[in-house]
Amino acid sequence: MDTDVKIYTERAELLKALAHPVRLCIVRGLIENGGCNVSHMQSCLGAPQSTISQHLQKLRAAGIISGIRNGLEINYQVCDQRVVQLVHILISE
Amino acid sequence: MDTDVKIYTERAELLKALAHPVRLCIVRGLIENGGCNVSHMQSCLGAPQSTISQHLQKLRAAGIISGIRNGLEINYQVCDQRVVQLVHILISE
DNA sequence: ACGTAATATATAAATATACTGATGTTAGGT
DNA sequence: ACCTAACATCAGTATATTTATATATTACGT
Repeated sequence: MDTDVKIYTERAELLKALAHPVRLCIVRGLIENGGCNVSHMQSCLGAPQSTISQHLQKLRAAGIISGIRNGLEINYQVCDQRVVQLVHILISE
Repeated sequence: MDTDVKIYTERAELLKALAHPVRLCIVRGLIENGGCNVSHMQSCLGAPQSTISQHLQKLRAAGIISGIRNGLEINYQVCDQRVVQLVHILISE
């Protein structure tokens, strides 16, 4: 089927967006804490600001997270429930 | 924590192995049918044999599938139950 | 309006992935 | 032993990802 190809491509895109240690860590952190700003992630992950920001952009582009501006900060949270489920399966302890 | 980095890296590797339309299709097919050989995948997916074989190798390397030789054919099946769960969440209809 | 904090974007270099076509390997049939 | 089918691997090229550095944007305080 042709529609199937689209589905597999879409879902693969979603997985690709998650398939990086830093992004997985970010998403997991957001799920656990219910939200977090970039500066905090930065100090947790020990990566330069632009690197984090670029990962956040990928997650945003994939529709996994969304950010709400609060003054200078932007508060991110996970907005795709499938991803919440996926991460629970992946990281269960 | 340092062990966390390892976990995120490992899980990201697993996701990366799944994060390709052809591989996702292969895995889904294996779950649905309980197993399949390469020739069949080839005709289903319309990709050259070596391409399929290389995708299978990635899935094998990630511990997602394993193959049992049966004469000329090799019968593959999914051997990671987490992956079964992941695919169910991803493709539910 | 100016300075600064928080975040985003651009660009370029390094690295990893994917695909193709050709060649190897393994097992079965004659 | 030879041929062929099913699958694996190699080598090269094209494409995509990741990362770092530098620069831009946005919003707040003064």
